[in-house]
Amino acid sequence: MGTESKDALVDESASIFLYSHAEVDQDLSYLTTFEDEVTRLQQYLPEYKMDCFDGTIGFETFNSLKGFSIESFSCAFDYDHINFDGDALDLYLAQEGEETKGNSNRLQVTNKKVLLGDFRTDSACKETLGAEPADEAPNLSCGSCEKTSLGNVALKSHSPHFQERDCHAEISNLSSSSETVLESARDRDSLLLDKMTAQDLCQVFSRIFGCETSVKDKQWLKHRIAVGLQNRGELVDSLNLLESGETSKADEEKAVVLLNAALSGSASDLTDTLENQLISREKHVKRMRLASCNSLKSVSSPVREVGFCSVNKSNTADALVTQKQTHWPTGICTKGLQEQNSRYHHRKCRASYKNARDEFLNVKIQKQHCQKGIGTAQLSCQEESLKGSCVQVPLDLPVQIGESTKDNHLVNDFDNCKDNEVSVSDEDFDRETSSADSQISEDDSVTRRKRARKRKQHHRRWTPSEVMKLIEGVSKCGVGKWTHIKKLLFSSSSHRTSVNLKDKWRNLLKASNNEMQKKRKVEQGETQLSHQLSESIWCQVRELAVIYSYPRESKSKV
DNA sequence: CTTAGGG
DNA sequence: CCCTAAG
Repeated sequence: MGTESKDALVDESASIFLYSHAEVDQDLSYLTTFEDEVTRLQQYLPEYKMDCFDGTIGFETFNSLKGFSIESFSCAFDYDHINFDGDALDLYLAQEGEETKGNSNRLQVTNKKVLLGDFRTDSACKETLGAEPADEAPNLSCGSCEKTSLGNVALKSHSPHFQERDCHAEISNLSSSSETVLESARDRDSLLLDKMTAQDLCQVFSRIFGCETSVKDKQWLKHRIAVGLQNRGELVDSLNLLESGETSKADEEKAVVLLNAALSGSASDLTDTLENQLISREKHVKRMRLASCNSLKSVSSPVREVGFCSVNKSNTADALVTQKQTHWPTGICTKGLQEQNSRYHHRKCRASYKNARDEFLNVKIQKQHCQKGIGTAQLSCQEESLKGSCVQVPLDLPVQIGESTKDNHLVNDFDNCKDNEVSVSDEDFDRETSSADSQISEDDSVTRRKRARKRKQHHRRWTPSEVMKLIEGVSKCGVGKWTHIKKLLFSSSSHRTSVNLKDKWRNLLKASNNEMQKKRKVEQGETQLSHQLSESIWCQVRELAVIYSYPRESKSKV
């Protein structure tokens, strides 16, 4: 794997960030904002529908064998499990004039960094990337600290070799991004920061991120800082004020001084300082910025966004949540965000908004929009849902797209919108009827509810990859630890509950037994009975069944 | 809430 | 997949 993969990596992902997994594990600061993540990743895989949902980001992938499926991940841990169809990738890269060298059968996504190559494990990754074994892969660790809370993240040193590339990568990311609102903001910041010397930038950098950097590259620093600042809406605005002012030397210096002074304080002081000292500008600019941020973020729900952060146990998550709260001062959104369990989170949000009747109506209206528009179903669904408040409902949308084998995205989206519409509206209706209109008999309510549920949860076929994940989960956590498995491997699939996992495992056991008997019976006959799952899977199931004898059923057979 | 187990 | 009982 050594040199060949390395070469491939260097060549193919020259404009892509590299990141060591060890760092990812320790430092959750990579949990950046969703729009960043999605936008960035989307660039590399434009042909994949990409979205974030339920606290995760997912890709809709197409595989000639599997059809459409959602590959998703919720944290660095899961990144390793993202598989992409090699052919599709090769094709894409070929279109981009890239040589894949046959190594792109696997795409690994880590911390906004897409690696092409055949990397499977952390160690393999490090090894492939040629990191010094004694070191924590210093030249792989690049940036991303800017999104974290102040102070507690150490920025590692960077090899000059990668700095340049990284810088270009980030900048190209910016320029080619489809989302222009934040990008233009960054550009403006860049202009300001451009006026600063490398030394200044270093200083500012260390102030912002609480760690020194050995990087002297102005571009790199500039961008890092700009992105870091961008995360603080207020500050960015302030910076914009600076930038928009006269560009005399004096002003530039003043800006630097102010910036430095400001950055030496706490985050809030920072904002205050800048706000107080900077030349004030029309406030509507700020509002417009916020408004446009809102519309931008409608691509990815803020709920998801923060949920993403909260998936992992981390201080930075809290920090990010706090940070987001300033942008999204919605109690509903932030209420359950500190929950690590995404399921809890989900439910809490649900419960919260259920209490607000207005929001229910809101949802209802949104969903009607979904139903009406075909081409724009998905879009309107997501956008509308964010106008009033952070309603959780749309989170399910992209998830449900996943396991379908239909070929048409729009149809999928539309169907899902409809599905949601039905379920939500019914729930809504239930509530209204049961609480407000007490005359309706309980029977009616019950039947209605039942009917709603029936329509809501149509059968979802388990994909082979899901089965494999389940097996992996069982082998890791053991039988009966369904919630653990759910959290670990199915956190992104909101439609697979722990109960579902349990049921599926039960079915797998049955199936494996059947498979075994069939095999014993006819050794020479139809060996290929439309195996959805390969023999190895059944072997694994049996092994695990032996290890963790499942209640009763497995005891009798195995 | 989570799990086991029956339907 | 749903439901329920038991912890």
